Parts: sequence; structure tokens; C-alpha cells
Amino acid sequence: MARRQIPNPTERELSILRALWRCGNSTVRQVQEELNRKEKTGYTTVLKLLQIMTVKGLVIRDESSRTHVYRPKLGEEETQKRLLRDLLNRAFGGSAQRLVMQALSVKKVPEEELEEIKRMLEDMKG
Amino acid sequence: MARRQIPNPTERELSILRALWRCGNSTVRQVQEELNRKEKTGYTTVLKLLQIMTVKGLVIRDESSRTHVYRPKLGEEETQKRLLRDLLNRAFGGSAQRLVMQALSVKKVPEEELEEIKRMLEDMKG
DNA sequence: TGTTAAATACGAAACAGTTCGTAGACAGCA
DNA sequence: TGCTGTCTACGAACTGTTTCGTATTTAACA
Repeated sequence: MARRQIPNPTERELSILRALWRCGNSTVRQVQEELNRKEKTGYTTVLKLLQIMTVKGLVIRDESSRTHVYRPKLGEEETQKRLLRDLLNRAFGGSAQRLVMQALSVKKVPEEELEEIKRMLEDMKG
Repeated sequence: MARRQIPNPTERELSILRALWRCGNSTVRQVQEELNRKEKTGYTTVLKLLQIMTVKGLVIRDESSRTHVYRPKLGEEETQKRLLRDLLNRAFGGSAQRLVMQALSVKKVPEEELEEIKRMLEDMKG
């Protein structure tokens, strides 16, 4: 079923998407093996999830060979932005400034990365 | 029931917490009226949610008068940080830099706020 | 061609989140 | 005291997520 609006991925769906972004387009078995590095998940569980994700439009299924190959519909960055936008509205009243400042205080960011962020801020002024 | 670990709030729970942060400690009715500014929610729905949140340790209930008064267990900033930490791990592989840079590109941030972020970056170098 | 290994499809169970109806408690007042 | 309005408690329905067992399909090969 085609869908105008792609919903945000759930917890498990996101972990599958991350496997696909990391490893590239994959079969059910490849995804399962990748997930199993962190946490055991049954084969048919992964299959079912991917079937649901196909219906939701989160992934696209290539059925040209018997063993289907899945690829993410959206890229990692686009998905990250959607999740951020969602959190921004749900928890920060839409203030990106507050979100950014909290994020910076949550985890130590290496010096060099701080510089990169600063450069980005400079660019945005232009 | 006491709980060592306070779970992250769900969607609806977060909207209730936001009402409490905004309006201060409140009764069920007060929370309901605040929520109804945006979206109709039945009285007993809000009551049930607050009861569940009490068990989870998300709010603390003052039962000294017949009409109970609820207050958030954690402050807004602490909760925001927890949600950010969670998203950081689930979607950004722990890279705060990537999260911050995506956040900045998601929404236009006013000039003055960009300056404030820059000042924070400067401070962090010290 | 018949067997086997591996794949997909499907249904159902278990669980969590959300919503609301109904019942019962209680304070205030006629 | 008995009525009324407001409160809390509780159970149940409904939805969505996650998991997995079982059935079915199919390609390959002995």
C-alpha cells in the first residue's frame, strides 16, 4: 500500500533501518545477522518487521529474485531530522536553541567537533 | 511503588508533564483543562494517566486533601536531557555533534540565539 | 522426479499505551 | 439526614508493537 505520509519508525524499526544504513541493502537474513550482534532476534521476527515496514513505506522491497532485498526509503540524515523535529515539538516547545544547548551539555563533545559546529554557526549567519 | 529507574515518559505522559511544568503543581481537573486547550481529553483519561505516572515515579501525588495534587518528579531540563540522551543512542550512534548539526539545520534559529550557542561553545573550551 | 533447505506469508499471542464507562467515596448543603 | 456534585478507583476495550510458530512456496540437486 502506498502512503503519502511515512510515519516515524518505532524502536525496533529504527534498529532495522540502522542496520540497513550501516550495511547497505540487505536480505532478511543479513539484517537478522547484523541485529544479532547486539541482541538475539528470531528470523521470522525480522521478516515480519520488514513486511510491516514495507507496508508503512519505511523500506522498499526488491522482489526480483526469490530472496527479497530491502532498502531504506529515506536516508539516515533525513530520518534523523524527522526524529529531531518530532522531539523538538514534543519536548522543547519548538525551541531549537534549547534543544541544541541541552544536547551539548548531555555529552562531552571533542574539541575538534566543537570547532566544526562553530564553523557551521558562522556559515549560517551568512 | 518506588522505582529505582524512572522510565522515559510516553507521548501522552509527556504532554501531561509539560502542563505541570507550565502551570505548576496541579489537580487532575487543572491538568485536564490545560490539555484541552490543544486537544480534548476526558477527565478520567487524565486521571488514569496520572495514576499510572505516579506508579512509574514520573509524578508525585500529594494526597493530603481529598483532591489530590500532582507534581513532576523531574524538572523539565532533566527530562529533556534524558530524552535527548535516548535519541542520541537510538538514532545517532552516540554522536552529539551529528545531533547538534542536524538540529541546527532542521529549524531556523534566530541570530541572537545562534550567538548564545556560540558563547556556550566558547565556555566549553575552557 | 522427488527430497530438502531456505525463503515468504500469515495468524495469533503477549505486551504496552490510551481511552473511557461505571462504581463507589465523600463533602457540602437543603 | 438525604441529595447532589465532584472526586478517586478500577476494569475493560481498542490500538499499535513485537515476537514467534506453522504453513506454504520454490529452487536446486541427487
